[in-house]
Amino acid sequence: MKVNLKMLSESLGLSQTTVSRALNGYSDVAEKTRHRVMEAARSLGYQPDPLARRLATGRTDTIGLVFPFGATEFGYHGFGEVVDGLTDGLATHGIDLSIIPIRPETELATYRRLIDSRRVDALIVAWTRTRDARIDLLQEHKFPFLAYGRTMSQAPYPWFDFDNEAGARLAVERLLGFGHRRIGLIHPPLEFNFAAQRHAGYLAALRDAGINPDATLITQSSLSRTGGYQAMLDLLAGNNPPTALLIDNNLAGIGALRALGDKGIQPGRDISVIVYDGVSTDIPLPYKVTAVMQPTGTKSGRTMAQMVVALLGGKSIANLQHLEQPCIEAGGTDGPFAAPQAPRLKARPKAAKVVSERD
Amino acid sequence: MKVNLKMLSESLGLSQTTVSRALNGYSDVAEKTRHRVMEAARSLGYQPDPLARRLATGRTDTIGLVFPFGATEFGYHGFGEVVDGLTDGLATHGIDLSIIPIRPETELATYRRLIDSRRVDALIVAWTRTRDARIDLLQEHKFPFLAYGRTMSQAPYPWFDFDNEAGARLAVERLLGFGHRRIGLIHPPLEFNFAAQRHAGYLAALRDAGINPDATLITQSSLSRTGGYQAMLDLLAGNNPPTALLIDNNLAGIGALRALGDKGIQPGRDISVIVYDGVSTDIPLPYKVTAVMQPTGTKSGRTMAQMVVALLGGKSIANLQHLEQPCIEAGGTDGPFAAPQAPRLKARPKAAKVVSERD
DNA sequence: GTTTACATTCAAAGCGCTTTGAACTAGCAT
DNA sequence: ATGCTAGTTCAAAGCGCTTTGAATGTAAAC
Repeated sequence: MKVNLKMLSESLGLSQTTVSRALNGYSDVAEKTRHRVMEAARSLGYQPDPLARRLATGRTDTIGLVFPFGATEFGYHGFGEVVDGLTDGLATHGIDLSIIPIRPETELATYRRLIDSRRVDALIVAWTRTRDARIDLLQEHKFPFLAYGRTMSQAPYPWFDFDNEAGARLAVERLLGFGHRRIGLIHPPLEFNFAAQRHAGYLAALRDAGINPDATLITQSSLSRTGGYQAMLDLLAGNNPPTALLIDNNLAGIGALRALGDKGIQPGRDISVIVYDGVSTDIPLPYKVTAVMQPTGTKSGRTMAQMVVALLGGKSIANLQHLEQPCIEAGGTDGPFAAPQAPRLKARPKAAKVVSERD
Repeated sequence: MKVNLKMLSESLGLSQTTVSRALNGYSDVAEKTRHRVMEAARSLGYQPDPLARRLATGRTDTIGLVFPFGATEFGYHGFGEVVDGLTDGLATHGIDLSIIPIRPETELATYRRLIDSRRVDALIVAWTRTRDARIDLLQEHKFPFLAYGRTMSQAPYPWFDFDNEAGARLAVERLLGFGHRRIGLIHPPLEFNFAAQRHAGYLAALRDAGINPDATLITQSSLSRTGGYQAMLDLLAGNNPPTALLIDNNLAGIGALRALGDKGIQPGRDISVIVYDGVSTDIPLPYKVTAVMQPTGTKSGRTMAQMVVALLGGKSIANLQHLEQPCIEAGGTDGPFAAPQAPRLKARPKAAKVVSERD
């Protein structure tokens, strides 16, 4: 028989009030009493019923994360690690993380249901899009949430994000520094805000160097190995392929490198490649890939956990916007390009037209 | 202001009881009344508070699934699809699926917490192990659960599983039928019950054919591309490598095929390969892989959803054990082996020792 | 006209916890 | 003595729903 508060308090000869307050660390109960209560609770194996507590407090001590289980290739972006860090960070505050699987079609409906079902105290919105209906919805209903990534929306809200624009810049500037002029880009769909940011960084870096972006060097790929593979083939098929390349997603990167391998093109020798987030999680390659690196998922998850707790604690939005900086981790796949007109690639450098646009 | 049952009933001039019963489909409320109630509920936007309902009924209408987010490579086994099917199937019964992320170290503790926190009505235990402490724990506490996969445990419990032994047999018998005698196996750690089952099926099929299993042809791999890659290299490095191969996991299969590619060995020509679950989700290969196939994840998930509902409805365990049959989907990677003593592989067939053990 | 049965409706008692506002004590100053 | 304070404890009122058992009204049966 499960022991409840009533039984516990009766066995102690105390009121439910006192026992409850003792257990919850209120200061207005005598230290001696608290000890007795704690002791009794332990020996009777008392576990407060979370359902009852929730009804009484209105809090669920649960944070929700809506996740398209079937659709996404989850390995993407070390998202598992982020979840790990989140779980861990929240656990230290007695908060659970609950992942609510959805199919993409029902996404918004699920958010709506969550908002007025009081199932979770707050939500985490991952993979933000440039225009994100989910965030609009949450803001409209004043439902607490933390975005993992920003959007183009003006209205301020709490977010955790990486400086993707800076990351892409870093990569492109590095390639420029090696003398490359024809720098290609494989990017995820631009509806994903991180992709748009990196895309913008890429363009900005080129423009700052006085290079006019060449649309034939820029191609889109889904967030998958397959996508990257195909995108790479497409780029190589152009009649004036890039001498260097930034790939804005690690899964696509794996595919792209695979495509290069299949074509007998070796990164670091025949072409320069930088992959955002690196590709360390796959079958080891015979070379180390130069990567734009960010704090690990676990660390990010922990930070986000802190932020969520602060959010529930009523911290102001202005203090709940966290930007992490990326850095370059040099491998061997970029570097100076031995033969600018590489035999395989037949790169025919155009006269660079200087453009002075800046943002 | 959120409208609750009291406000709704007052606005209708009815008692809370009647309104509640009307909404919940009890037959003892007049059809006319029910209509009025429904109408009012809709127009006032009434949403019953799940927390209150839970406290009153003791049900949470939520099923839990504990998932090692960080540790596993999730793509494995189409698990995303299973979750999708589950979600979908449960949703039609008004039940939510909640995924509780853990790190492997805290697995059992999490189960314990879930058991006495009444957060979920039942749990789904995935990736069962031959001896599974989680199942022991749940049985001990009489907590409702459905296992996705069986264990070696005697005590009966509800499970959904595939006939892995039959699947492995099917594959091996097919390879035998093509004349192969040196059939290798790459299998996941045998603590996973499905791996143990497939391993057993492999051995049984060989024995039935009078072939004494050769330990040098059997190697273990983690559930990952990397693992499969390395395992394949190991097998090839042996001084009497297999002429045919069964790979018991699709991720490992991808890695293994990649290793073959890197070595210039072509499946279906230089070696015969069958991969459990196929490898269709990766970068397309220049050949179609012969696979042991099972019902799709979505379908399995839906079936499991049905089972869970039945479980909560009190259906007996004996009726909650579901076995799915696999089948072979022929690609081009197995087939008769043109050159039994393939130049590359230097297979030197031993005299087969007839063993008559059967189970 | 009384009974019986049936169809509806409802008041009230939970579910197990938190929280408010009051009450009771003891100690100390007035 | 009286009043005040600080330190503890508690009774009772929710939280918003479900469910039991009784009450009501109505029609059919006697």
